[in-house]
Amino acid sequence: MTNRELASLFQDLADMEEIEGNRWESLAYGKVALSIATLVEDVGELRKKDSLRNIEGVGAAIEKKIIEYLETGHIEKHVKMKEKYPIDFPSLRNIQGLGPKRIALLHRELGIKNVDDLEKALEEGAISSVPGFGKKSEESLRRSLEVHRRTGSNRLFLALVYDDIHRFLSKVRDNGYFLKADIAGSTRRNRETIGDIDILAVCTDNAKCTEFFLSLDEVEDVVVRGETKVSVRLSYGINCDLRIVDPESYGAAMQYFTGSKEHNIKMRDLAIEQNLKLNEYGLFSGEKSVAGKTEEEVYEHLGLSWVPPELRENMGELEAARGRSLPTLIEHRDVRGDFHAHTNASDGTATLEEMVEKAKSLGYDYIALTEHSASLRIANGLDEKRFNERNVEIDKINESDRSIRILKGVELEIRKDGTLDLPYKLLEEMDVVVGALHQWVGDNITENTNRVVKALNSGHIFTLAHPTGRLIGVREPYRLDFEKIFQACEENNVSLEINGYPERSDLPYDLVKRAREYDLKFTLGSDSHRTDHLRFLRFATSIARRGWLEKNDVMNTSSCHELFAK
DNA sequence: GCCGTTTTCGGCCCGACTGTTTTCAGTCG
Repeated sequence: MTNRELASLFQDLADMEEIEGNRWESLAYGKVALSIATLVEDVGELRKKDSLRNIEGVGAAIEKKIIEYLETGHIEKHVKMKEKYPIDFPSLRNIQGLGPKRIALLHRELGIKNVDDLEKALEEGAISSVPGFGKKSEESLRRSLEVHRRTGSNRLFLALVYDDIHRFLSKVRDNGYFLKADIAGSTRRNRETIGDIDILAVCTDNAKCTEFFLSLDEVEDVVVRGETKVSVRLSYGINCDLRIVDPESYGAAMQYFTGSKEHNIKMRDLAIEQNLKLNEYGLFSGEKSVAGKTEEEVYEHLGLSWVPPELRENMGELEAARGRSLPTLIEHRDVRGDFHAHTNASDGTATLEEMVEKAKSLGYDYIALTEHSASLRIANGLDEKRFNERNVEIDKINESDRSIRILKGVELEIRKDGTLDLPYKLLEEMDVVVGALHQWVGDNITENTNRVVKALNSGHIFTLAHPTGRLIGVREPYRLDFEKIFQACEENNVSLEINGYPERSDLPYDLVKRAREYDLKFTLGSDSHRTDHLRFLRFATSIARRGWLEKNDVMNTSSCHELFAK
């Protein structure tokens, strides 16, 4: 439960070391921050097993700091440096165009410590007076800040707290106090980001249950404490509402607290049309409750099929529920492999063997290793020669180990002019060509769209990676005409990727649903850059579900033989 | 500060783009 705080401390250290000009220290701290943020196991547990050094990037000095943190709750070096730089780096760094150096400069010149200070300085037009900043910087910061305000906020990525939440729920459930406890809210709807956690519970003695709940380790602070509702701040940096309801109302309450708001408004309208009243206590005809114990009976009583939580966005699901035509959604257990992962050959951190072992342990039938292509230099992209060598290596392993199939893949740069970054001959030898836009994407929607369509028309792309290019809270989607792109995908038999990497979550679910109108398939990819990231595939499945996809819409549900029979 | 079948020192994540500059620092991917 301390992983998040610790990761953020190390990222802070990375930023401050960078300001101090200590590039390599900064790099080392930054690396560890990322390892710890995406770690599955609790750092405290690893310490007990004396295996902190197994965390990627942790050496003697950082191990000492982790132990210091676990024992005292702080790191002396961090405290010292923070005195010099009392700045909210995490949020300011989310503003595109601001890195540690410019943040430090703004702090020194204008005393800017956080996003609010920045906003004030922008309003006063003070930024352009700082040496090194001009009118253009001021304007672009203003735009970045707007994006941040609109999409950044205080939401957390579900993928990064998913395991924490379920551990916490088990603790709540498995103590004998609660008869029932379940997650509701946006977490249950599997949204990519969540604002808080809603837990619904039934118990025999409210006071005792509440007391127990408040005594849990994860509870840091009590915000509200009432008879049936308790609101707390959890150590994961998120609020949790516990609501205690009567068993007779459980289904109605689940329905009500799962949302979304839009879905519920529509539900209530449907109830009113039938002279009924729906609220969190049940479905009522006059004073008499006619349903409420289970969600199913609430929906059924209104003449509707039960709606899977992921679909509850008032995007046509209630009409489909009434017509008994809801899709049978894809399940995570239908997924047999991953179409997007990197090794340390390009910009991943794990070796080919490590990635494959992990994929095996997850029970996959196959994994595509899709290294970046040469022109993405930052990612150590592979050229033709390196790809050829790698392909030979993969063939060799596939030959000797039949328990999993490694697919020869590439995340291929779509160049500025829409041409592809590798020769067609090499691409023909690949199993999986993931076409991607990373660089030089401008504001011109026609140019951007033509560039992608040209690449799709090449006939050499298997799937289009993270099509919108958005980074949640950081970057808006690329300006693209998606109807044209979906059309081109359909014509060229190119599938669309649903990228499960938390910041990307791309295609977004609403576009998945739109793309579903075309005759095309989807691929799910974790975009793993380390073994721990492979778990993000589950969240790609969540987006697929939110986009109404069925098993047959998704290529990952096919066997390797069906896909690549030769 | 980490890491090592190039192992205890000397490499690590480089190159394009932007905006501010007059020769380059900072950011991003």
